[in-house]
Amino acid sequence: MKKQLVVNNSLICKNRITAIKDTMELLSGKWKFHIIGTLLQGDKLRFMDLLREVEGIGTKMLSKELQDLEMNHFITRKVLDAKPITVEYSITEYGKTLSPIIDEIANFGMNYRSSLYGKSTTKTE
Amino acid sequence: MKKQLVVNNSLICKNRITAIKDTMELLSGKWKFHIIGTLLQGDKLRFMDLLREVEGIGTKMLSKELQDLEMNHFITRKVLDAKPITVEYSITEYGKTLSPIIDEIANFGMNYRSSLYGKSTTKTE
DNA sequence: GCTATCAGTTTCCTTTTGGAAAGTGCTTTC
DNA sequence: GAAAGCACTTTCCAAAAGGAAACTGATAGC
Repeated sequence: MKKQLVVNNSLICKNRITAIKDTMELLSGKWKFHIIGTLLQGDKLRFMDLLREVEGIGTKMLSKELQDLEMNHFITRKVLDAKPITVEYSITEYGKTLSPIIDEIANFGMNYRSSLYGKSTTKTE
Repeated sequence: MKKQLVVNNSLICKNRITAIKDTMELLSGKWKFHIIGTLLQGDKLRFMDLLREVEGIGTKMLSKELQDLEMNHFITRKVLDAKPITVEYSITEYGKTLSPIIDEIANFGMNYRSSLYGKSTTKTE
């Protein structure tokens, strides 16, 4: 009477699980989705813009996360030859392939909110 | 000459960013997507099944993460009155609303893999 | 009685994450 | 020449995340 579960032995499943693991390794941490979400909306943002937009983040984290995202080719960093030094960050074409994920995460979060606060879809706070 | 960026001041944007933050707070950590992905495929899994399927996780983490996911109503825990104690974990209907996110994460991860290894979509290893 | 299995919990430890604050280097403005 | 702004980096520190191994407690099989 040995009940043997053969749950995830098919290749498709293993692939899926591995794929999830891979993606999450690239996008782990408290801020990455947050930053990418902001950059997907804001086209070109400067360091100080991001510091203001990504609520709660500090310079160290922002700098570190931006480097990380640049290394993985999700964003680009462009130094402008301007009066006070100016750096523009923007999403790459490749980075834009993350938008389906971000969209679904945002969708879920919005439904979550409205289910908490009694279905009302009011936008007035 | 004060250039004032009005990037993310619209309410829709703020909502999106908040939604992303909310979702990620529920699903942060190294293992949650992994576990949910596995449970979405495997219907009913026991503790030891999950320990085997979620490669690399230990008992402490698995136990902690399962409690966490149960608290947020993504999964259910059912103790069966069996010979050696048996506990069944499964995704709730609510938990299934995460599958669009998981699907997109898995999609991205699979494209990522195939772009790394020269476009071949072979499934043989 | 001894061992094995399931489902954890507990302890101890290391690593990672994250934040606050100060400092750097350059330039513009007063 | 002093102060301010941008884009960081560095230092120092606290908290959280995560892992290995041992332990608990129940029952079933030998």
